[in-house]
Amino acid sequence: MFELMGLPRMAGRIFGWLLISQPSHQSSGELAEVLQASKGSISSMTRLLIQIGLIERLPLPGDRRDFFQIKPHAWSQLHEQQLARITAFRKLSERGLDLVKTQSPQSQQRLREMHDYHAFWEKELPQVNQRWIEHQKERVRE
Amino acid sequence: MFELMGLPRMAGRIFGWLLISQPSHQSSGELAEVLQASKGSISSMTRLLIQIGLIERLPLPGDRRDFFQIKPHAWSQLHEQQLARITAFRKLSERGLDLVKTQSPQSQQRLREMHDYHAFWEKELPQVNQRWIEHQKERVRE
DNA sequence: CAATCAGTTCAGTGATTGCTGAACATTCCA
DNA sequence: TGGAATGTTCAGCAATCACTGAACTGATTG
Repeated sequence: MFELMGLPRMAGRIFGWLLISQPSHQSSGELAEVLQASKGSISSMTRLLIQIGLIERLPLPGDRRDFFQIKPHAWSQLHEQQLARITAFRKLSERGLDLVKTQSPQSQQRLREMHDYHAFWEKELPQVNQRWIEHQKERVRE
Repeated sequence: MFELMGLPRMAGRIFGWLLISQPSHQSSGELAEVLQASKGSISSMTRLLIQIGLIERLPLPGDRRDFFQIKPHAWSQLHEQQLARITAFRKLSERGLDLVKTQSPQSQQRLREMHDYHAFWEKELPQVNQRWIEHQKERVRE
């Protein structure tokens, strides 16, 4: 599934293990062993996962090793990325509209729709995220 | 930007041209020439874009050539795909939860959050899409 | 200080991908 | 029926990518 999202398989394997491992934090060494992967792979993939916002590094006092664990609210994080992409599309369509602004409104229509759609989502996405946060608060109270 | 979405660059180039070309429908030959690409490329990439739902084939009576044009509401289409991915994640987390159901609730928590988040979006996404459709209707009336 | 351990970097590999160009298939018209 | 025009399929190439393993860095401990 991570590959479908355009991420390396190894990133998915690490994330998958961290979803179910006990304890929830695991060292590079443990990851390398259980996943049968090289230290190099673990190093670069954990870096990637941290950058995306799905996991976090967890230094334990008195232990020289780095531990990794799934970041709470990792999933909201993922959709932040998506917001960035939507914004990029909105801006791209604006650049396009600017270039064809002298042409007939009819020929602008395709870009117009692209623009409006992304502008719409740019507004909606944070609201849905907000709703998720509240939805989650309720769950905790139960 | 298409490459960022995990699609081949050529698909993006075709889509980009169809966003601004006049007329809005273009034949394979025209696409191949303006984009300086091989007929084979055009053939496979238009097939891909049709499959994704971003463009459509437009047979003109009396013309042996196939024409392609951007599908109206192409963008909603894209987010249908995303809904499928969300559903897949929701199901995957359910499979996971089933496997660890005998363990402590605490150790299930990571999967639980993954599940709830995707179940939430699975419900929200169609609603937002509905709102987009209505939002668009208003625009037309103006 | 040396020795050890954890982690990073990077050259090298095998596999995959995107694209071309040529061969092939199909449709239409003379 | 031939032949021209249009589109598809596929072998092959170049570029890219994911991953390994080894060399390296840097921190900690005896």
